[in-house]
Amino acid sequence: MARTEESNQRIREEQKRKILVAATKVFARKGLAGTRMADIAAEAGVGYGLVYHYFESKEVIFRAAVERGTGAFERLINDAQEQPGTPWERLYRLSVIILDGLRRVPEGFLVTQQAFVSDTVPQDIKEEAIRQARRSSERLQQLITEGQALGQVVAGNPGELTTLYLSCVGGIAYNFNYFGIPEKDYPHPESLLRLLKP
Amino acid sequence: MARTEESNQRIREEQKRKILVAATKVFARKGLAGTRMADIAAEAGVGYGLVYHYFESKEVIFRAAVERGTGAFERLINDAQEQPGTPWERLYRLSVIILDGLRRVPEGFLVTQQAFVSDTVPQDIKEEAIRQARRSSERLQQLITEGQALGQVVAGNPGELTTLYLSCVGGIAYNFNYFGIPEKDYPHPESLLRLLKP
Amino acid sequence: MARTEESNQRIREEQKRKILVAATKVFARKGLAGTRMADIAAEAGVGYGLVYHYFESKEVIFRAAVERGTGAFERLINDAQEQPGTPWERLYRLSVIILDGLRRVPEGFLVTQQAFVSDTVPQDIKEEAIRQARRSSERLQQLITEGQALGQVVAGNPGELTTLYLSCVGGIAYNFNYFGIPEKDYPHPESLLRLLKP
Amino acid sequence: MARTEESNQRIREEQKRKILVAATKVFARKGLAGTRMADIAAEAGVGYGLVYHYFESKEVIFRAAVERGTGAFERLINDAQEQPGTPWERLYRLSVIILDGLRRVPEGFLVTQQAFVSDTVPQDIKEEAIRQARRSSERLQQLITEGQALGQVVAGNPGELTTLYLSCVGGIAYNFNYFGIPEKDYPHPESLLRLLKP
DNA sequence: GATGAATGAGGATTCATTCAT
DNA sequence: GATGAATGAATCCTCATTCAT
Repeated sequence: MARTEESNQRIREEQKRKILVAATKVFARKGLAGTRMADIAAEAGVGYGLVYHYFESKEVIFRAAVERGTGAFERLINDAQEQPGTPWERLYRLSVIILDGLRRVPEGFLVTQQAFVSDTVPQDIKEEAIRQARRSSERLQQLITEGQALGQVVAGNPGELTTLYLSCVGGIAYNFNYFGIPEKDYPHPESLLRLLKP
Repeated sequence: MARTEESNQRIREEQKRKILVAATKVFARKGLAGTRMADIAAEAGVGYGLVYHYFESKEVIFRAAVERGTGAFERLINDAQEQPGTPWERLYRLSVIILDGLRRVPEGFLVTQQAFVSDTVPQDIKEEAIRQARRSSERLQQLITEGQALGQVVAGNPGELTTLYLSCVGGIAYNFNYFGIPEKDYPHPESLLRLLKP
Repeated sequence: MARTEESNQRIREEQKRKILVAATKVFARKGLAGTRMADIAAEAGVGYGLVYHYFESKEVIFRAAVERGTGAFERLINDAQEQPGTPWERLYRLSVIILDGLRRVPEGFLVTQQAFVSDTVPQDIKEEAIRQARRSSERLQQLITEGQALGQVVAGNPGELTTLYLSCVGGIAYNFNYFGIPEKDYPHPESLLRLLKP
Repeated sequence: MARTEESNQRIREEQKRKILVAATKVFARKGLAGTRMADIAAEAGVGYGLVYHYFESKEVIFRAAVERGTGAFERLINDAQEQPGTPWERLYRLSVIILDGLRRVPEGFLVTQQAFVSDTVPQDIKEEAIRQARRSSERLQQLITEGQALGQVVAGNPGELTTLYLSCVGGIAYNFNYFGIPEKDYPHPESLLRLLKP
């Protein structure tokens, strides 16, 4: 019995995850308003009734997907922050990881964009996403400020630099997913970091 | 017998424009799927029936809005291309104009983003928008290549540089519209152009 | 002034008639529910606002069109009734006139059909049309009864014969208007009257 | 794991049929333009959303209803054609069956009429209905021609006779459904066949 | 008289969500 | 757990009708 319980538990979690991943993909492509529950179910390969076993509503899935997306990004920046090495070294490694991550599994990032892009998204989801984004932004700004202190990062308003860096990163994810820009033109960390080089 | 021949014509054009402008604003904030015809009508200050007097369907207005948006951006880049001055001077002026334009009237640009962001958007609208984007991209790349030939622009894959520049510009528009980033952190042309500086 | 008044009067009547004729045509083809005021205006070659100068509503035009249609048919049968000659002679002449009339100007008859065919039509219009139809039917039945008394018409339930005759006539109008049955197969009075021949 | 495989299949077919039958009834009374989806749903005793579960649009249901209607009529005539017996015997039996069928379940026939009566009906539905009507007409004409060859049917243009017979049949259905003609006046096969008697 | 811009009620259609199996 | 039939709120869109010119 215990084992059945446990395996049930495992199935539950697996299914929930499967649906969330599927939902993330679909939301990334169609946005909240443009996604139908049936789309998610189809992408997950289950009947659409099942989705309601695991999530109360479309909104709830969206919220979960966005949180997963922003959370992952936030963790990335936090990690960089805590790594050993000079600020520039950490910025470099961060850039490598972000550029690579956005290329390989962009869905998480893109869902977050969808959360911002449309006023259809419930205010609280938006706010939570913005809060997380701000936290990331502040961490990055710290890193940049530290770099400036050591002369490793170009002087100037660190808020502007942070904005510029994050805009660029976001824009890259965006452009590579929505246009068919060729792989060979995918930016290198060095190119991106030119924004910050003294 | 009292028609109003010419005045009718004028009314038609004025109203059509008014509705299109209103629609552009709403689409920019909510996307195609998230926008209700009633939103557009309310924004334009007319009954929603009138919207159908001037546009056959929501899709048709969206198409028109996107075309206006991409068209304006394309014209901007073409203009820069044809200006007198060294490539760098032209890149500089372009950057000033774009950054300023995106700050003051971002709607046109944002609608275009909406066209890319969601698969809800009919394929042909998307394709036309992509075509226009590519044309802009190519023009910019020419400018960059010219700059490289004169040593005014950093060496390296011009495709990558173009992508980087446009990503950054797009990301800026995005970030400033969807986050409440303070004015003081709005990037200056010089900061943006650091991406291209030798 | 008097002359202007008068000519105005004439114009009014002419226009009203023009619109009614146009409406009859359109109603005959599309029915009440399927006809748009704009269709009528277009058929009449006027702006759709003008239709409201002459008729209060779509329903009112329809009512007028139906009344004209049924009235014409009723008059036909009444006339036949009052003609000189034996019942059979009158039936013959009636058949000639009806068959010819339905072929040449079927609209009046068809609008009436439309009035019956759809429950969308306001009850009172329907009832008035039915009343007129019944009056025609009774007149015809009298003629048939008279004919039977003289042995000119086949014996049997005169109600059935009347029904049969009118069904056939209606069916003919219907078939010739909605199918493209060739002219050469258009029934002759003799063929129709076989229903009544002793 | 508990699906309901087969029972689902059964439900689907049953419901689809139920809705189609209901739709046929309503269309027969109100025509395509005059029928609201809500009417059909109410007649079928289901929520109107369900109608869309089974049919894509109002037009699609109408098409299905018309096809069923014309199909039934066509089958009737084909059957008569293939029966044993002299042409006249077959014409007689056909008349009995048709007159009886039209009285008992007129809806199928009436929907078809609706398809012809209004230009609101999509061209292709109309054309298919006309094609089927022509096929029926040709079969009947064969029967009549055979009858003429044996002297069982009155001489004369068989096309005209066919038209006359079918007009009459159609007219009867029409009159008995749209007027309140008393049962006692419903035509007998013998009366109808007088059109064809030598 | 005549026109067509403007409005909004009504009806078609979509799709989130519930629920029986 | 899983499925998909069933429901109806929300939205798109049509078109009768009003009204300024």
